[in-house]
Order: sequence, then structure tokens, then C-alpha cells
Amino acid sequence: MTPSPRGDLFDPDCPTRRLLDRIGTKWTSMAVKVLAEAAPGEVRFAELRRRMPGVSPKMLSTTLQNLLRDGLAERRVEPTVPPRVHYRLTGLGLSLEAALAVVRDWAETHMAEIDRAAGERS
Amino acid sequence: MTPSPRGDLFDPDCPTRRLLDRIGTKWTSMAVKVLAEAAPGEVRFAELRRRMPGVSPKMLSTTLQNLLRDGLAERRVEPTVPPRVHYRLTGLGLSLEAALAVVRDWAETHMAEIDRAAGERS
DNA sequence: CGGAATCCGGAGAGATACTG
DNA sequence: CAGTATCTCTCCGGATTCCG
Repeated sequence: MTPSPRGDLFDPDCPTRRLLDRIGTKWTSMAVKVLAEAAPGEVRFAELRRRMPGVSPKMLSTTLQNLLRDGLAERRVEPTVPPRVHYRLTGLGLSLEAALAVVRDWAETHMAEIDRAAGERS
Repeated sequence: MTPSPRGDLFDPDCPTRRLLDRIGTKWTSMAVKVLAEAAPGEVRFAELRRRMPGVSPKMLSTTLQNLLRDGLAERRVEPTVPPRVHYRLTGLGLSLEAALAVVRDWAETHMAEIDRAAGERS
């Protein structure tokens, strides 16, 4: 289904809007970064928790499931007892990380300016 | 309320998180793009409305006020009757647009893959 | 250990009506 | 024309508890 030939931001189905809806969720970009830092290695659920201070098991699980569903990450289970579950980014996930890195660079460079502007009005 | 230790993505106050919280809101990225397309010219409130189908006056107003507050856009009022209010991006806003363009490119290139992956599980 | 199920509160988003 | 005021509602995110 491609009623919109180009990426038209004003299309309700525009890809950018939908992408931002995903990476804009609270923990997604952080999870992608943690996974990217470990790439091409894997990261276990518990280690992800440790590396993402403040995340609840539910939110981490939800975030990871979204990444899996979107083909951005993969899951591998060691059938031991207790089980060990590992996550890693797919190629698609790694390419997203590259785009996110640009956003991070911008944020680290310019957020202070934004804060200054916003602060002056507070 | 909190001190701002810097440079760590995993800090609750990390700049990337806070940036995504802003550009992730429903209309912000769209408004930035519309303003960027007109740059260095200005765009009036009514024209922004027309170019952002589905936006309510309240949401557009809120979005623009956030951009103003963050120093990403500027407002100019012609003291006529009726008034004419013009908006344009600041230099900071234009640099953000450049970063957003990267996200857009990624989205237009890869969202189909995400949709395919997500669709297979639906 | 790695989740799933459930409940809850608050912010975001929208519709509508009104005003300078 | 360019907003503001108010109300409502959804749903995200968090805490907690339970299961394989």
C-alpha cells in the first residue's frame, strides 16, 4: 500500500510521523543505543535493565517487543534453567542507530541553547 | 529540582531524551518542516493551519509556543486590524531541521521494511 | 530469570466555543 | 485573524504482583 509516492510529512500515514511515534517513546532510543554499543554482541534482559536506570520490567519488555516486532532487534533464548534471553540489533536496527546518532549529536550540541532560551522565559 | 550532570544518555536529564520529548510531540516536527520549507521567509498562523491538515487551533498554538519558548522559532506581529502574525525558524531551528531531515530520510528509506516486519506478525 | 497480567494516575491530544 | 478557555478522553508510563 503506497498511496503516497514520496514521503509526504502531511500524509496521515507519513513515515516520519510513524517513525517518531516509535523512537519518541520513552525507552526506545535508549534501548537502541545500549544494544548498538554492544553490537554485534548481545545483551541480556537483566543487563539491559541495569544499563537503563529507572526502566521497569514491564516497560523494558514492551520496548523490546516493539523492537522485535519492527524487525529492529532479534531475540535468542538459551533453553537453560533459568533461561537466558539475549537481544541484539538487526542490520535495520543498526542503521536506525546511525540516524539516532545524528539526533544525539544535535542534542548534545544544542540542547544547552534550548535550555537557555526556555529558561529565560521561565 | 535536579542537578544536571552532563553527557550521559542514561541520565534522566540527558539531552537526547529531552530533545525527543519535544520533537516527538505530535505536531512539532511537522511545524518545523513547514517553517523550514518557507525559510528564510515567514509563515502566517492561518497558512500553517492549512499546511498542517488536522491540526486544531489549540494544538497549533501550543506547538508554536513551545518552538518560541525553546528559541527554535520567532514571532512577528503586524499591528494591523486584523492582526497578521508571522512565524519563522531561528538559526537554531534551521539546524534542528537539518537533523530532522536525516530522520526523515531514514524513515522514507526504511519504514517500509519496518512495516513489512511488523505486518508479518499481525 | 524473564517476562505477563493488572490496576492506576497524569499528561497529551482533540473538539468546541469564545474573544481582542 | 489569531489565538485563549474549558472540557473530555485516551493512553502512555509506572508500580505491583504473579507465572513458566
